[in-house]
Amino acid sequence: MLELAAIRANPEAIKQGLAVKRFAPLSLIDDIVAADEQRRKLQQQSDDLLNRQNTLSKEIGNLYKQGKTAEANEAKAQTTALKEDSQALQQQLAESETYLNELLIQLPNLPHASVPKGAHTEDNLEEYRHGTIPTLHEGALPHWELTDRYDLMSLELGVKITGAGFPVYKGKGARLQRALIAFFLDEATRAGYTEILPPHLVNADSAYATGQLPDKEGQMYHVGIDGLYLIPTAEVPLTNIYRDVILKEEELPIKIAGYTPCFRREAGSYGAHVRGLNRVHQFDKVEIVQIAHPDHSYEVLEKMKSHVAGLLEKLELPYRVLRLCGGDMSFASALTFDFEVYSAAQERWLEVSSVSNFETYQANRLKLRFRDTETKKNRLAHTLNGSALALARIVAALLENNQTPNGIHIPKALQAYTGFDQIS
RNA sequence: GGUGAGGUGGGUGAGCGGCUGAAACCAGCAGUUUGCUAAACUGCCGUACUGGAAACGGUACCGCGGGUUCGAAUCCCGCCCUCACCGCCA
Repeated sequence: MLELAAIRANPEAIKQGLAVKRFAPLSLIDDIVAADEQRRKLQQQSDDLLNRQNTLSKEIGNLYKQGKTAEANEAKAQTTALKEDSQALQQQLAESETYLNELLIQLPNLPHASVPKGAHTEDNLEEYRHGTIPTLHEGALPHWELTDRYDLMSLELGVKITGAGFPVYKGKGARLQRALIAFFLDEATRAGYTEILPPHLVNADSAYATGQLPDKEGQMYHVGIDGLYLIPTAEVPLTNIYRDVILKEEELPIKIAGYTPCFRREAGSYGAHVRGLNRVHQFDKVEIVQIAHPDHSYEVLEKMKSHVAGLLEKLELPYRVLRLCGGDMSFASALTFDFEVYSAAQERWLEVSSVSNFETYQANRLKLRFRDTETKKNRLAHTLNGSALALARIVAALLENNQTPNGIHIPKALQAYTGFDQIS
């Protein structure tokens, strides 16, 4: 969440920033400022009473020690009223804190100054394109027909054993998944990331800390009996490794990467544009995460973008990079770039990666800090993450773009991992 | 799942009703000493909120939540977790 100190210091600046993100209830800022004042007032009163209680108790102890029992008992009588008052105040203080927190948690992150204004995907700014869009042969097929033709994947089988949106990969299709995962992890390792294999279920604390709760409650699968959530992205367990941690400044940046399946309920989205692998409830993804010094996080963001771009180039996929507009960005992000690959048979762009800088927004909830060597003070770190990459849609584009009448060509970089250069 | 032991600051570990936000040691930081290194010595060394320009104060926190008491790390209750052994099991 946003830092209270920043809101307190300049509420109008916060309002202006949030307006770019199309955040409507700007009066919430005024409510927060008022609630914060109220809270501090209550704390002062409460602290004051507690202080008097503590002092009195010490005096009573001393009186007993000196054998002045009568005086001690007299003093004791005073404590009753004091205690009642302070308990009432503490109750009010706790309520005030809860209320303030409820307000704060509703605020999205402030967008970076470079975020374009706008509400919809059309307002996203295209940064650049790379690669050439392939011309397919006559009778080229969309990937959902290719997967049938070469027996690579079945959604019907998924329906049988689980439900809609749970693909079952088969044969070379399954091997292709495994190859891509291994390729992406190896590339991340080569780029200096430490590989992590995290749990695929997380508790509510973790989901809150990275911002999935309460904002996206309905988008996660919930295991009610144990109070756990299936992860919608590896970002959640990976970033939460550093929840409640104070790092040394020289430990920054932290670079970790992990493969996990990702589970998304995606309630209510059906239709032609979500056919095949375009949007499924379970998909595989390798995620890269960095924890950076606030002064360098935007350089880190650029490096992460280059990493993702490098992967797409090695896979020989045409792609474009979008700078997301305020209305299209996620709740917790300050700046997000989306990578989209061109899926030649569908003749459309598919989002395969989202690279974001969250600045201190997640770190504030995570209580992820580092000790500033200069000032010796603890400061919130910046967190960043990016998909590198999301598999299902990469597979869709790979199959469609590389098809020939005789089979599907596997890009060179992947061949060592698949063990074959052609699906036929 | 059963039984037993235990959860204290970065680590080890003392404390078992007031003098304890917490001994001691180790690690870390700053100095003194020193030709350099080593050693020795001195001081500092948890987090958050809060008052204050600052100096310096206040409050809370000894797994979590309640309770007893004028006063709880210390006593009582509930929960969670860790370890050991048994059972079950990929």
